[in-house]
Amino acid sequence: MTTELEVLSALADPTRWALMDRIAAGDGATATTLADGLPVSRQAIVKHLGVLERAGLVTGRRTGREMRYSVHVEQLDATARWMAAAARRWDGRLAAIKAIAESGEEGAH
Amino acid sequence: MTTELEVLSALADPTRWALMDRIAAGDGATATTLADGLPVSRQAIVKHLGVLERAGLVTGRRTGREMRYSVHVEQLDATARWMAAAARRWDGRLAAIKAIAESGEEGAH
DNA sequence: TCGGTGTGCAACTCTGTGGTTGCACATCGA
DNA sequence: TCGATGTGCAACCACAGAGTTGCACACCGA
Repeated sequence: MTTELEVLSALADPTRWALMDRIAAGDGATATTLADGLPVSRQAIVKHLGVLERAGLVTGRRTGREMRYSVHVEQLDATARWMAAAARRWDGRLAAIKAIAESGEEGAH
Repeated sequence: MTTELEVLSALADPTRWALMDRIAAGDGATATTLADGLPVSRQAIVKHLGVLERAGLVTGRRTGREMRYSVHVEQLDATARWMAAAARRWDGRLAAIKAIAESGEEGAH
């Protein structure tokens, strides 16, 4: 399984978000298609797609000589839920700490 | 406002997750406290805390000569919601594309 | 068959960043 | 007051990664 940190670091790049947005807009885009419209070379796009694919955010299947990509929404959603779970966990702990602190200073001021 | 990509790149590092986890566990940790228990120097911790603070994931307030940190859960939760929203948006678009494709190939095979 | 088009691989540059060490300064406590 | 302790700043190193160019190969169509 691809680790969550791999997904996060894959998402920490504006070019890759632009790529995923364009892929989601018209499914089946190729590296060459994506290259014109973005201010970087095709090879840069290919590298970005590789990162996204390793993170499980995008899958590419080839048809003839072309490599068509499509987004994998579940991976993005799963990572979002993972982060939200961490937030809830920490929030609970902080609430507990706060409660202890307040019970400890009862009538203190 | 701190941009979402800044938050994501801040989160794309295992050491920083360890830091946030420890800070959330016992609120009010300092850089020196956090340094022993992790296999990096205090200065590395300080840099990481700087990244986390710029991303709005952590806030530091000084008491005397110490700098105590606490996690800012809302930022993590907000970014998680932002990602989930993107996932829903793209999922909707993909569903629409699929619907068009299927209506177009009615009786095609 | 043969030219055009899309992929893929490799080498190279350059910047960002995680990590280090060293040192100066501020603050707390005995 | 003076040593001990915690911060902060700066210089430096090493590596990852975003970007480029060049070239070889595969495939489609006329």
